[in-house]
Amino acid sequence: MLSEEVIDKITRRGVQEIISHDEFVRMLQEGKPLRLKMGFDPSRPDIHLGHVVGLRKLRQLQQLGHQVILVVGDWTAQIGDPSGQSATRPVLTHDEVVSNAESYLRQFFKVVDKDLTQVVWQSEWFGKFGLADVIRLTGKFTVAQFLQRDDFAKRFQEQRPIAITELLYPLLQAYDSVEIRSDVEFGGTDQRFNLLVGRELQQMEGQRPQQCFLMPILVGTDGVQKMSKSLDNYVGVEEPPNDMYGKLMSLPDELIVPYFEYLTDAPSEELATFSSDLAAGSANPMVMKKRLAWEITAQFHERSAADAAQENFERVVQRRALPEEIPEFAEPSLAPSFENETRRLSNIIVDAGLAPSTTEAKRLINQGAVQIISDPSGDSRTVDRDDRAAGLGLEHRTVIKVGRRRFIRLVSS
RNA sequence: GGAGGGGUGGGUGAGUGGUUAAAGCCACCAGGCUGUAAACCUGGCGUCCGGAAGGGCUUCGUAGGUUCGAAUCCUACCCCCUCCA
Repeated sequence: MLSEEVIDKITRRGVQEIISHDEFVRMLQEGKPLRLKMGFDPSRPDIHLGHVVGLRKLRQLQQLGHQVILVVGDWTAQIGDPSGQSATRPVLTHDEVVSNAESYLRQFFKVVDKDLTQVVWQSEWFGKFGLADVIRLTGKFTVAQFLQRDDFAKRFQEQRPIAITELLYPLLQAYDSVEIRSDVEFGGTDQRFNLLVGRELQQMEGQRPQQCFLMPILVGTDGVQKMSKSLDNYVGVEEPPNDMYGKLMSLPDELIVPYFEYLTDAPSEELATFSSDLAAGSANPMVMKKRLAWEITAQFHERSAADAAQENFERVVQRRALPEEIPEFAEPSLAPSFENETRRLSNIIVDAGLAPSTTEAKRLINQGAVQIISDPSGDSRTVDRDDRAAGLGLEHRTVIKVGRRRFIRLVSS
């Protein structure tokens, strides 16, 4: 018998809705290992913190002995998006699916326990699906049922196109649940309809209907829109520690508590304290955010790497000092044999990857964003003109700093 | 099948022969303030040459054409949308 506390943690925190909550709790109390279904669209192989909210849920349930079944949507991915409305759903070749799946799994298992996960491919069953099977499957549902789904209803009303194949997606996804005998399916709130179809289909097939676990949408680092790669407001699970830590430090204050809630194991009582302290102004949000950034970074990297990221942040961002490690760039004009007179600082900045074009590099120089730091002395000065290397006194081991945190160390060969 | 409307820079959206590398807004970048938060202030935001002043080149769905000069006019083509059937 699980304690109230455990149940509560699993069913409340980082959860939008469970259909149905009570049934789910009963299942948990039965003590038998549950089959937890998670689908994966191989056209989107990158996992960011927005996905991690749900993955952590899977992990928590694994710790209670339950089994994750990851369904690779290779079949649906190869159909693509028939409505053509979403550029995010291109038709994939088999090779692309395989390589995306590989990269997805690598990231997936950063959070989810590999030993308690079974990976299955849709093609295992849809590969031998025939027209008769399709008709049998579609015959179980009516258009009216599908019009319950918000976006279908809306488009129907507005007389915008709804492709027949679009109606098939929920059916295929539902059939997955039957095939793997899912007990609980996980998905974002936008998956609600699809998960419910799975429930119905299972019932028709004489199975115990799955519970639907709907995850909340995580707001991205911009504090406004949902986290997504295309909006560039995301933190990817494979990002280097410094980037991860840095991005988290740029979060708006309002997200500190939600991120603690969804993405860390900080106890609920502590969350309450955080909220009240922030509201009362008795805690420094920056200090709190540092802890958040550290804890999340430490989940995906070694603790020592999180420590290092924090030190790097304090050194580079807060004290505006040089980082410990500065990438080197072999600058040809520093070599004795160099003859091309026209090479200027802006060219170096571009070639070293600190700016995308020389025009941009010049802009940065003109705006006082570029500094050169002599090596042994550490003396720094702001560059005010796009001069040649010699004119600026650039030499072996000189550091060029662009903006707040882009650095390169010049070397002569 | 018929009628009409439209495709402009990352997004939105002005511009209907020269003063338009193309308004405004958003996003973004740099600087200031600061806690790499918010808010606010300043500058910038195609690209290449030039220390700069300045000067090239390329850009408004695609390809041609008219003109001293076109995002703006003409022709063809591609794509999107609305209404009728």
